[in-house]
Amino acid sequence: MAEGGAKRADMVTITDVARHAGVAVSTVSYVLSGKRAISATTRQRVLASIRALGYHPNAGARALASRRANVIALVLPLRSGMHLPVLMQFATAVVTTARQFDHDVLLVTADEGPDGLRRIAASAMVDGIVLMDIEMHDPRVPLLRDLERPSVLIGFPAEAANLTCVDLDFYRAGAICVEHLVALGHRDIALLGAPAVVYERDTGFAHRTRAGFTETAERYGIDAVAQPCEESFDGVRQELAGLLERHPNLSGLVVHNEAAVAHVLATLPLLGRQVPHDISVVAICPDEVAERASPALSSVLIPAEDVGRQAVALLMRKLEGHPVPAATLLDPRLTVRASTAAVATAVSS
Amino acid sequence: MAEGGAKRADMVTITDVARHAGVAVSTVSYVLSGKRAISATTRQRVLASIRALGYHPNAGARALASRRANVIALVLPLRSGMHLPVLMQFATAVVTTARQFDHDVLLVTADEGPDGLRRIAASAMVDGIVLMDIEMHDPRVPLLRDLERPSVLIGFPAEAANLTCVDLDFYRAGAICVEHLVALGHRDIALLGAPAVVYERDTGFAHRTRAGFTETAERYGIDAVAQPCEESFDGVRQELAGLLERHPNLSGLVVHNEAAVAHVLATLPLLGRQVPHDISVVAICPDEVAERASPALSSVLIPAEDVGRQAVALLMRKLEGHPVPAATLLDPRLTVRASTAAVATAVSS
DNA sequence: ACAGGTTGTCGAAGCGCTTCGAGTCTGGCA
DNA sequence: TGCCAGACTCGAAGCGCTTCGACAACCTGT
Repeated sequence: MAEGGAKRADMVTITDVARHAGVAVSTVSYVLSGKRAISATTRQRVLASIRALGYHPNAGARALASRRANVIALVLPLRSGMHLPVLMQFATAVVTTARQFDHDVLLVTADEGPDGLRRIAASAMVDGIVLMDIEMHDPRVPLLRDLERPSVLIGFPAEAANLTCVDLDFYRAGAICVEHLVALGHRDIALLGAPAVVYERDTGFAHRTRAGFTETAERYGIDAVAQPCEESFDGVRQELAGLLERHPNLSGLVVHNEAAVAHVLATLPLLGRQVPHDISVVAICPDEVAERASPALSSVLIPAEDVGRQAVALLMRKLEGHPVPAATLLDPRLTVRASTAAVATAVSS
Repeated sequence: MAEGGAKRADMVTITDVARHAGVAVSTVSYVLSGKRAISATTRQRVLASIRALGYHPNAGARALASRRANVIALVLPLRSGMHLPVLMQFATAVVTTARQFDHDVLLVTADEGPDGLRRIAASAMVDGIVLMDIEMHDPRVPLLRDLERPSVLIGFPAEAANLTCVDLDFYRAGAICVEHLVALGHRDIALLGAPAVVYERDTGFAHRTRAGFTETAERYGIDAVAQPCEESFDGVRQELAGLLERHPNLSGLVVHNEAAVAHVLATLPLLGRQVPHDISVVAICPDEVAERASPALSSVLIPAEDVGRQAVALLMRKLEGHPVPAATLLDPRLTVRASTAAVATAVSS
């Protein structure tokens, strides 16, 4: 300070660098962007000047001239009832990956609603958008279509045409559950799914899980029944009672219905089945639900970090104008907890 | 689209607005900024044009010309041992408050280290910085001093000269807990703190709580032991068992470890201690956690939202060149719930 | 030795906005 | 009636950067 310079403080501009290195401003720019060939000697001289002066390009000017802000928006809903730790895992993965692509991340909450999104996009503050925690009929989704910015959704809305979505591979999730149970010796298993209405409303993930479950069971040649399940306590009790009556030897249960999970665990003992001694239960649900359940549930979880990384990688490809797959499915991982065990070999094999 | 216009897509510029309203570009600018008087009729006409065209000022251009990006950085460390939900509360409060001041929030993680901060600041991408989870000897702190951007810390480093810091007054929080227990007649108490690794990192708040706890206990001349505590169920059980063995008369427990709180409550009965009959427990944690616990915990709450809001408010005042207090300590409040009671007067006294 | 490429560098024209100095037009007052 | 102080508005000069066309200075091959 007190340098007596013309401009404020220590703001070093590209002009300063050019003067210091004895080249034109445009040459410095090309050294930085690599968009034109620059001789090795000049490049070195420029780079030396940049280091010597501690130059950092002005983000605003760069954004203005290049029409690229090198910033992406991360839209977090932050509704109550969200599972925050998982959200943070996503967020961290997104930031880290974005930095690898030389982008920064603007944090946007849903408080502002769709207008917030529109503002961010229209002001050219961000080049693209990553949306998290997508609902089936998410109000933000229609907006995305007429926004001028590319976007990637983490999760699948009901109507996903023209969108890029990343999520867990529910087919594999269903399959993995079966494989786990089969490995434990279970030969008579069932899938307790979403309420019937969800299947009727062609909602991809429920169907895929069921397909993965059914087809895998078929491949192993074991008895497997899939059935929808209401979320009320009574609904669950009825389904389960009926199920056990029709399949007395049932020893493995896959539950793909977060709301019903607790009821299932509460109901089974009432029906004379201890978990995991008499019947193994594996769920497809968020970690939190699985951990909080009693006994802790073996479950298939969402690989948060992978999802975040994938989402950003896809967005970057879109930003460069490349085509990307509309749907990216990530491999589920099974975490074994206390609710599954080898089949009891009480009598015969 | 397909308008055959000269510029790309639908980018509406201030020039378009000016033309549409039949005024000069500068007039539009003044309508928007209010920095010069504009007649009501002109203002209305301009605003109408803005709405009609769907104009949003280009953030880059604005930042370049005004030297203000209207963006602040939120620096989250995202280390292990942090309690994520509370972090998110901070983050949400920061974003929401920032928006009220017409600023956006850039999410910065510590992965990049000090260089990341320097880059963000030097590129004029952000006007100011909010740092969270400050350590006693935080490597980012010295950097802040010679950065040209104002900043506010959430937490206190060991050396806080020339800095603006906001936090719960953890020393008082620790002290208040002791005072509460003492008032109930307890003479043999313990502090169950954060995991050891947190203390090793010299994280300010953990130290301050411990100091408040220890020194206050000393002042009252009572037996007090402070010890770190892991967050796993088994970790908690071990610590507690050891603690009770070494201090059989222990009747008061202060828990400053959100993640362990539930485990503590679950473990004590297993060790033959009923809460609050045999042992009183007071926690330093968010209200939510305290209320959800069983029995409901007497607790000192972390006013996460207030802290976040305060931090941004202070930063905004600094941005406007106003002086602000160097240290803002938010007074802890003790809420008495079901987990503390007067000491059992079984024998003497 | 010269047309026709490369290669490396420069100058200048913006990107969309803010801001400052310089008007123009009122109306109040002498 | 003439003058001056607001009240409004305009035009132009950048902010720091990217990018495009131009232009030297070298190569090739013939």
